[in-house]
Amino acid sequence: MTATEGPPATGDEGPPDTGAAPRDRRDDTVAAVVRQWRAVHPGLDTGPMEVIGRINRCAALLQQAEDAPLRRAGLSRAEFDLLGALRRTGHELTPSELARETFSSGAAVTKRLKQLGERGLVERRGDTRDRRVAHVRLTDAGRDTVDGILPAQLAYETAVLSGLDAPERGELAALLATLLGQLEGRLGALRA
Amino acid sequence: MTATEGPPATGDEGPPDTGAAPRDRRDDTVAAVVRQWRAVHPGLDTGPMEVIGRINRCAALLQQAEDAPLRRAGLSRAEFDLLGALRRTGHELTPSELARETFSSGAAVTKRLKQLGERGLVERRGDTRDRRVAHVRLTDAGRDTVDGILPAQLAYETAVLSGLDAPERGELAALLATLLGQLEGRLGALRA
DNA sequence: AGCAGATAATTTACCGGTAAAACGACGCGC
DNA sequence: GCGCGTCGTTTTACCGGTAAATTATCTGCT
Repeated sequence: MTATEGPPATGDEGPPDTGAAPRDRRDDTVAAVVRQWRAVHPGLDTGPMEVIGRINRCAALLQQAEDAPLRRAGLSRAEFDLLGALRRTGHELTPSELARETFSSGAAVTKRLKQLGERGLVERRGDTRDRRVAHVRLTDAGRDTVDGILPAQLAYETAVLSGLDAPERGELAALLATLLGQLEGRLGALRA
Repeated sequence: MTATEGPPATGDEGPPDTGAAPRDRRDDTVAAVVRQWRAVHPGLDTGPMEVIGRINRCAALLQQAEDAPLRRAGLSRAEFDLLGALRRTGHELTPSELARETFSSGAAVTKRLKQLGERGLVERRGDTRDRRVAHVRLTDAGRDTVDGILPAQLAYETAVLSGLDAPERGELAALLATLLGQLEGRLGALRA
């Protein structure tokens, strides 16, 4: 993923001239970017950037972190998403359903299914009533793969969130839930 | 971006048999997914999923939303990131610096610079001392483009966050800042 | 029955990103 | 001052995603 408004500036290059504020400890890269914008455009309301920039940056870092355990198992995130959808729903899904579940296009699902099928992780059968639709299910190997990865994945996630204590995590989850509720409603409405 | 653990299940398909809980109002898609996982793997600690899944999903939706105003101006998010980095630092940057600022690979920066150069938004000059390095700066047109887009972008962001009141936004920003600080420290350490 | 339009899945063409190699240029040690 | 390791940038080959066109099938209408 790309980071909309998040850059690093590792901090130890130190060009002393530019309008770069000292960047004292305990502050993240997004804060530094926001400072830069404010210096250039003093009238700007940078409030939203502090939230959105951080969400994007966190997502980028988290995804990067989570890719490590997956690549060990020879899966991409997208492939794991697909297998995970099948695993957690517990039943067969059609390609279109998989596309909705994984928020991706039908074409992408088709490609991934082909690969996963060749690797023996999923199987497909045609619908008897409607010959347009296919039903996809996990093979035993596919199920075992997901179940094998999942604990490691969750352990990784726990470790990566360890910087927050339990109440903080809860608060964060709650705030994100309300935001997400709004976004899904709002954008879902736009889409419909 | 792909959504690691976030799927929708629009809710109104209603296969009554599956272990799909009723999904009462006021709850987001991530909550539904977490419920599915818990039903299949009752022993699982789904705490981290509630945070990470929502961050990923929010990021995906926010980025999708923010792309709209950019495409009006004929820019991709990555291109805008690049121009933005030049604009907010206020001075020339080398391709490697741009890569760091935008969290992307040097190769990607090279490609984007070529395109943006052809469109007259950036200019390059070679370093006089070290003929390996190039210095990239915004043209007047490039600066105007960024300054023209930015207000609309921020307005969009404000609108999109309007579901949260000011104190909530502040709290969210603060929590994300601590998390981000941890992540950047931790992963930066792993990288080094 | 038979056709018009919708729908599920796939195919095609292309675009942007990355990893790895290539290229040119620097600078240090001897 | 000559070579060797390194660095900044670009090039190459390829991979995965999407949008739009395509194929096959179903549904409803008359």
